[in-house]
This record gives sequence, structure tokens and C-alpha cells, in this order.
Amino acid sequence: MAKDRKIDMVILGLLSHENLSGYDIKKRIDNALSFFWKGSFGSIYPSLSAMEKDGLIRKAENTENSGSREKICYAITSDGKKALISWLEDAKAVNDLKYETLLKLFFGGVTDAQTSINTITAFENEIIAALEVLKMYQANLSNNLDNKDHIYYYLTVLFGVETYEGYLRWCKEAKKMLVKQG
Amino acid sequence: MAKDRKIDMVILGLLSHENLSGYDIKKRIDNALSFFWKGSFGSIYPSLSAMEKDGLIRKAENTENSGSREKICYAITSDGKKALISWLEDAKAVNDLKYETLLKLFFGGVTDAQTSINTITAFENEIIAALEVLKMYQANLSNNLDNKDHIYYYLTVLFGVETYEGYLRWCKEAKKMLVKQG
DNA sequence: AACGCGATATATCTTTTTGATATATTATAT
DNA sequence: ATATAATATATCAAAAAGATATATCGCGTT
Repeated sequence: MAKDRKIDMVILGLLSHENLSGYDIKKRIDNALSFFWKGSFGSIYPSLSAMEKDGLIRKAENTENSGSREKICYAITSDGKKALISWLEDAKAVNDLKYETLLKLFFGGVTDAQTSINTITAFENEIIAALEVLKMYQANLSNNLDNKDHIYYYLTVLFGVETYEGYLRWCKEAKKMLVKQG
Repeated sequence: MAKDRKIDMVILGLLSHENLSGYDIKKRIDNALSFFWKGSFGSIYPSLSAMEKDGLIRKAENTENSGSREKICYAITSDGKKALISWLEDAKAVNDLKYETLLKLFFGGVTDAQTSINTITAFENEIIAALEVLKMYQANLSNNLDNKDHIYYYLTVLFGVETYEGYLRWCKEAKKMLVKQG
């Protein structure tokens, strides 16, 4: 069966909600998962081919004909659902974080304080914009939390809001310290 | 010159502080940078070879002879320092975050609420342990913040403390909601 | 009607990185 | 004396990112 490809689990998870094409999957990742996960076409299409060969997914008829050019839709199989559940039931999870912002800050002593302040400000502006979007999602989702599926989506958004607000508090504090230091 | 290898900048940054071997570099990454960056031997040694060929670093005599087996130490060159500064002065930074914890939670509807609670608890325990270490670093560093180089280290630790405390607040809230939902 | 352009859609290639493994040396504990 | 843990370098396969190629479709402009 599947080895250790995380993208397989992303795809199986998304297909457990609805039938999707590779292009649809990319859109779902970019929209709903973007602030805690990423995925490229270069990993999605090979994963789809491999998982179809292994019987974890199968080609499905394009139900909602969006009118656009023909697409190859996939559905999850019972074997695929088993693989997904077995992954979900393992509580251990690897969180792989790479903050280039922090890396630049760590080596900030090589240049002047203003360079580090600029790096923090660029980060701050990105987060302010992203937080606005997240808060919109949060507002929409909190209206119908009775829907059992929506609570999981809501909790990930809550995670984003909580961490982003922490980022912004840190940006202010860090810039204050750097200005004082000169 | 160098293309787009982030590991190059990590190594150049560390070498701007002191001469190091590949093994030393790995230790520095695992200790000082671990909660916001990672690096494997499989990327460090090829990067060292490539950057030496390009003249960004050079072999250096092993100053502090630690008594252990001989090691190949490297020093940054003036070209290397130029490359490092040019990277630092670009305020744009890519922060690449992959939370498998959040991914599992997002698909939590496939299994029962207890499965998601277990995933959150495993995350919570990891963060509690890591936060303890970070707070120790923070206490040590805040004693001598007059040292110009230490402030940058301190700020990255502050970032870790702020985000980890946010994680823990979220863990409590998320578990409360999942327990209520059942 | 012809044209260009942006969105949709699949696929593949190169480069970067991880994770595993191989190999050898030195220090330490039993 | 011997096992084993830490030190040290190196390489390989697998995974993923990022870039690029190719083609279709819908829409607005001229």
C-alpha cells in the first residue's frame, strides 16, 4: 500500500468529502488548507496515478458538470477509506515549520537593525491581510456550528486566528525592542 | 552564484558567527534553530561542497581542537558574506508551515471525536515540553541582552514562547468544543 | 467575426530536501 | 577487553516544490 506520502492523506481526506479532480484538489488545498498545509501539482498528479494503481481511489463520473473543459474526477474506495482512518487514528503528527522570517531575524546582527525591522514589517503586513480573511471564514462558520462537519473546519480556523494574533503581538514587541536598541 | 537553496543561507549565516564543520552546523540547527527551521545532513554536505566550489566558503583550520576525530571546518569568504547580506536585505520571506496535527483535525469528521481529542492531546504534550525548554533559554538570554548579538536570538525565542502559548490556549478550547459536541 | 487573454485542466521535468543508510573513528562505561 | 554511544562525513532513494509545456474554454474587445 502507500508508503509515507503525506499528499496521499490530503487527497484521501478531501475525496472523503466529495469527488474531485486534480485541479479541484489543488484549489481546495489553496483555499481551505492554505494556512496550515500546501501542495503542488507536481505532487498531486503523481499521487493520483499511484493511488489509482493501488486501488485507494478510482475514476468517477463528473457529477457537477461545471461547463468547463472535461476533467478527470476521482472517488475514494473502501481501501482508501481504511488507509485514511488508519492514518487518522495514529495520534502522532509531524509539524514541519520553516519560518524564513525568523531565520533572517536570527542572523540580523550581520546587517543593521533597520533591515530586521523591514523583514518584520513585511511579515506583519502579510499576516494582517491573512487574518482578515480568516476572521471572515470564522464569522461565516460560527453561524452554523450545529453541522457536525463544520466544527472541524472551524477549529482549524480558530487555530489560525489564535496563532496569527500571537504573531502580530510579537511583531509589535520585536520592533519596539529593535528600535530601542538602534 | 548560488541559486535558491535556503540551506545555503542557513550555513552562511551560521558561518558568519563562527567557523564550523558540517556536523557542527547540524548541531547548531538542531539546538538554536529547531523550532523554526530544520536541516538534514543530506542537504548540508552537498551545500558545503557546492559553496566551496563557488567560493562562498573556504576550508579553515580547526581552531578549537575538541580532541574528537578530525573534522573539516569551513569559514565564510567575502563573496559569501555579500550573498548573505543580499539575502538578508530582501525583506520578503517565505514561511512554509505544515501542521499534520491540523490536517488530521480538518478530516476529523471521518472518525469519532475521541480520535481528534487524542491527536490534540499528543500535540499539547509535545508543546508543553518544548515550551519548558524555550522558557529556560528565554531566562538565560534575558540576563545579558546588552550583548548586541543576543537580542536577535532572544527575539526568535520570544516568538516561540508567544506562539507555543497560543497553541496551548487553542488546545484547551478545541478539546472543550469537541467534548461538548461528543 | 477575429483576436487575445485569463481561467481551467493535465502532465512532466529539474532541483531541493528529507530520511535512511553506510562507514569509520573516538570516548566512555561495564 | 569490549560494547556502545557520540562524533564525523558521505551518499542514495523517495518525496515535494517550483517551473514549464500543452491544450481547451469562456469572455471581452476591436
